[in-house]
Amino acid sequence: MQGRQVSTTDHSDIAATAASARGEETRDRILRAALTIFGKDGFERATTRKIAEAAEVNLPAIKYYFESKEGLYLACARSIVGVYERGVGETVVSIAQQAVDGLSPEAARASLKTVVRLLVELIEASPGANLWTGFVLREMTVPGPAFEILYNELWAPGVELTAMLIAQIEGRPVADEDARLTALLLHGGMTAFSTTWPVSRKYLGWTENPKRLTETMLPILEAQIDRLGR
Amino acid sequence: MQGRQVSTTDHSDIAATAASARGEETRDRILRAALTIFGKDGFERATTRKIAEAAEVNLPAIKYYFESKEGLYLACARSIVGVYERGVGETVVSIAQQAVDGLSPEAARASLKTVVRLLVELIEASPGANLWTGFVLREMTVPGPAFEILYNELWAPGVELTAMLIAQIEGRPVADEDARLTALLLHGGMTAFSTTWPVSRKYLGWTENPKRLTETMLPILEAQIDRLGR
DNA sequence: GTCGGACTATAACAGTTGATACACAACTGC
DNA sequence: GCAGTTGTGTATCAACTGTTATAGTCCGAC
Repeated sequence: MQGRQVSTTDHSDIAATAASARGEETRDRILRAALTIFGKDGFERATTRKIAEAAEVNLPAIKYYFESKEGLYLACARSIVGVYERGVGETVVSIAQQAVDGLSPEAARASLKTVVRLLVELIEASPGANLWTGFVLREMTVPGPAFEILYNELWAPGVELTAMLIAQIEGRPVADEDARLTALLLHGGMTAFSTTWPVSRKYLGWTENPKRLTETMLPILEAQIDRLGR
Repeated sequence: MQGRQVSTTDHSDIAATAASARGEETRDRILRAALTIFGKDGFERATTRKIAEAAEVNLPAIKYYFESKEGLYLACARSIVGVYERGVGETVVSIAQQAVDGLSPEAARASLKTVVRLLVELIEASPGANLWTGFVLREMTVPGPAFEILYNELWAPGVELTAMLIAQIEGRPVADEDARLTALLLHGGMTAFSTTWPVSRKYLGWTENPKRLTETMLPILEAQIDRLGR
């Protein structure tokens, strides 16, 4: 007894091989359901019963796999960070390296567009398109159990890279206060735009229009980036 | 019995004059406490007991004055809209009228700066500086009981006016899709920037710096506006 | 004074929440 | 087979939620 827990360094007993394949699948199902429901409702509003029902498991399975509701929430945050790192990590690190070495304004502009495009595509790839941003924005607004991990692994590095690129677009070598604030406004805009996307569609009168978030937001963001440093 | 309710047209019995002065004060205290706690925690997470404690009243007072938790929430939304209309309504209506008649790009730019400044100052004037935006942004993200009133009275008119002014800055007479999307991004940025302000301060390393939200955000927003139409 | 309505306090309700004790099933290695 | 681990299901707990019945206090009016 004791379940699989959060499995930080879970390679304790190597014997757990094929037998646990079904359990792994169940764990994944719970995690996916939790991401959806936490993303939509937030930590407090979401109930373990709703999650268990959506995952088609019974209530104690959550304790079994994640120890507690909070453990499940943290696992969701780690999952988001993981997808981010596997999806865009490599490119972002390489751009960050180039930025540290110094880029021309136009190269920095192109890099910033790349970063923004990767981020937007990542957001779009999440189930419901705006669940991850809701998750992250909520945690930045009212810091909860997952604040530290999301801030340190996602928010701060993302904003800092953006700030660095903005500074270089404007001809300054390193990120300063002004560039950081502009970056915060840009990221805030992206995040809020994503989370309020359903409302924005209504505002625009796109009741039937199946236009996706990416193809709507990306041109606007790129126009914004094009205006920088001019 | 039956309390004061939400008082839409509460002039039923004129006899309720000086006697109810104390009650009116209590009602206000509850409303202010609710704004603070709803703004910070959202509808679900906030509990009537927390609100009653913060307002230094007992639990049934909430039912007495606002009928229910939802009634109190709606009263909060109405209060926000009321402060907005009393504070900036007149100016905004006049600018909207000018915009409908048509403005030069530079006049539109100045008007947009005025609108943004009024909004930011209004946000700053709210207790805790970021409670109102939290309240509104949450409601736009996960529509709840107060969605309709906040969307119709605040969000949609605000974005539409901004879109109109952006269009005219860029030399087009009326708000089109592009202007609306840019306006949405701008408003999203403002709102998210405000709600995540405490985190942003941390990110900027301003642990002691007492710089206010207004004086930080306004120059960045104005720089953004200055870049439009160039 | 004392009556009546405006207001406040106590105590309790039914429902829901996160968590868990405990028994049961499934599967693997021997 | 069968022992032991891994995973699942049932039933229940204590805590907390929004709400409310009920009784009390205050205070001006007559």
